[in-house]
Amino acid sequence: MVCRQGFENDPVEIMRHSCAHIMADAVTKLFPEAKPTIGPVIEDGFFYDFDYSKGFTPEDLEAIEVEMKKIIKSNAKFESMEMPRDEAIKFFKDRGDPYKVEIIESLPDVGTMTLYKHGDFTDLCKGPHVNYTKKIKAYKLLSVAGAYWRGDEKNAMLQRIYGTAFTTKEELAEHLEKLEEAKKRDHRRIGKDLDLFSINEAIGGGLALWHPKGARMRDIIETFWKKEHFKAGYELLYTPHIGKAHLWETSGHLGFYNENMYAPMEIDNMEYYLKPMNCPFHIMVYKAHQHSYRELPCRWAEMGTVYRYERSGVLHGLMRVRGFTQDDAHIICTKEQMDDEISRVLKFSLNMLRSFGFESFELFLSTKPEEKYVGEPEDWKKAEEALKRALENEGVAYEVDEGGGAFYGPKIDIKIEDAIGRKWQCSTIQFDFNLPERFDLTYVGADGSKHRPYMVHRALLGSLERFFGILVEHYAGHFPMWLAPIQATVLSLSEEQHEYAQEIYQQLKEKDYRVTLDVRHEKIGLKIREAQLQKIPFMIVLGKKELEQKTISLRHRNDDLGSMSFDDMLVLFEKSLEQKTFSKDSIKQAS
RNA sequence: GCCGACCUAGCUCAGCUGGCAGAGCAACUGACUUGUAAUCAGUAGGUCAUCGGUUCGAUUCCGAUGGUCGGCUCCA
Repeated sequence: MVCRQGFENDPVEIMRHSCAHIMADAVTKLFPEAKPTIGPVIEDGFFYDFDYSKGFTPEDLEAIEVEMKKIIKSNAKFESMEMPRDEAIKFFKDRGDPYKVEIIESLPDVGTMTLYKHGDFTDLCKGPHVNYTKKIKAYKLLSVAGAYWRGDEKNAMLQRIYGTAFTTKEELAEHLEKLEEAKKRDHRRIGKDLDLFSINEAIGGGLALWHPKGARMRDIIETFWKKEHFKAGYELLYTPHIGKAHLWETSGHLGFYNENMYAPMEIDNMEYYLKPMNCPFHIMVYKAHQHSYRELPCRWAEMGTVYRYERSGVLHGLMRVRGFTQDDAHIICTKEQMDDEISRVLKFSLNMLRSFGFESFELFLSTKPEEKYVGEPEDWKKAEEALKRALENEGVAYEVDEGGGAFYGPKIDIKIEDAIGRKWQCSTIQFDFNLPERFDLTYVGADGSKHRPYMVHRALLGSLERFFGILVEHYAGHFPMWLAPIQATVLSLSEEQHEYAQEIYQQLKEKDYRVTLDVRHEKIGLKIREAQLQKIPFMIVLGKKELEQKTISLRHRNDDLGSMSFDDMLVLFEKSLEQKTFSKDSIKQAS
């Protein structure tokens, strides 16, 4: 078994790893043709890959679980043993385990190999393990999936069984509940329930339709985004969706991004491509005239809709689509301005994300690849230092991904953590040493000669579609008032209050609240239930009493706030609008 | 794209080994004038994803195609 590095000290991971061995034991007992390959520990569990052409069914998983139970009950001892390399190869060859042989052969020859044995099952593994199988108290097999041998699609497709294990039954139950919770929050489910968006196969996979309520939310997001960008010194651009082949040749996309681009269309004997990125267009705006150093920096932003060919199997709701809108921007600046610009953009990114209710982040700095890169190493170094300084000035923790940058420049990526602890990559701030060169971007410096500007490419929300999906899952559809497509609904008890309800509704409309009116001849319980299911933050209930006293009765999600004056309600609304974040607890309660 | 599972009414799902297609909710119609999560009754709604095969007969069995879902690879 190839082990994950660095888990040697974590008792839970050791236990999960042992559980993977027990599973492999059970599988090979029940399905002798299945050849074990590798089975590492992963976040929240483990998997083990088998070469087994028939594939495992859900019933097989149950049978494997039962067999595992027997093995655990037998309380076999985990024992390690050293074996000379040749002998180990022979051992696995004799057993008919070609994958283990391949693993050993791919490992550096240090003379001996470590094997672990429990009962009559022996596996290549450097350990460590729990001492007895009975130490495994709470486990569950979750799913089967195909996976390529060594993660390479040119290799054979193996059968991967995912499982999880915890120290106690309670922890396992909690984890399974969390998986259920994630299912409940699925933006595809909520998107349908709340009528926010759809993806229609008649149109095509990965091409989203924004329904009125989803579109309203998108408009709120875009409007806020634009306002913040103007405040931060950006200008807006609008650029076309297609461009000539020559443009994409110059940018290099036809060379290195071709497989993600849609086939060209021919117009007047000229090939045009649908844009997979906005950069060349922004560059052409720059090249529309000459620039003095006095005009820099240019900060140009665009909600740019791009189209990328994604393989059918990877499409996923709004999270992974074929047509999406990037909240893109390009900063073109002088060497001297670079430091300040990077600091500003990082600060701006974090604030933007905070505005949408995200409070914890993971930041990554990716540096120059060893071999494939463009530009001068010296420029790379300066850029990396600028990124690093910005991160340090911001006082945020970050990880360095040495050599993980794109070939055209180093970058900072920001991941956000959602209400149930999942991480999503949104913002990316990337230097580009490639395009300014390819398009020969220049500015005239104080010395009267031409200089090459720096270019930084950045997206904060990433893709609007994806970010919207993340918001849906983060809030589980219980959007804070400023984002909610419908903020309040006016509910009448009987026909007597229709006029009054109409009046309240109109007044709120005039104050720009997003409000609906429900004067159907239905019971109040039904109206409340429907508003509740639509996750409308406020319900304004009007009956005989309210009409007589000229008050309203307010319900906020699950809480009956009692009766109050219209003006008091407005104060409450104002306060609610300011609250752009939900504390984690209130989100959990809400869902 | 690859591996596997799935596709039945607008939605969620029943339909055992082949014999005229079902429920709940939603929709529509009518009655009920209603106080904080579902009032009652009735009506309508389906080429069982598509195409082909096996069969006296296919929603059911087999094959192909399309799509969805879970993964892999990739990624905003």
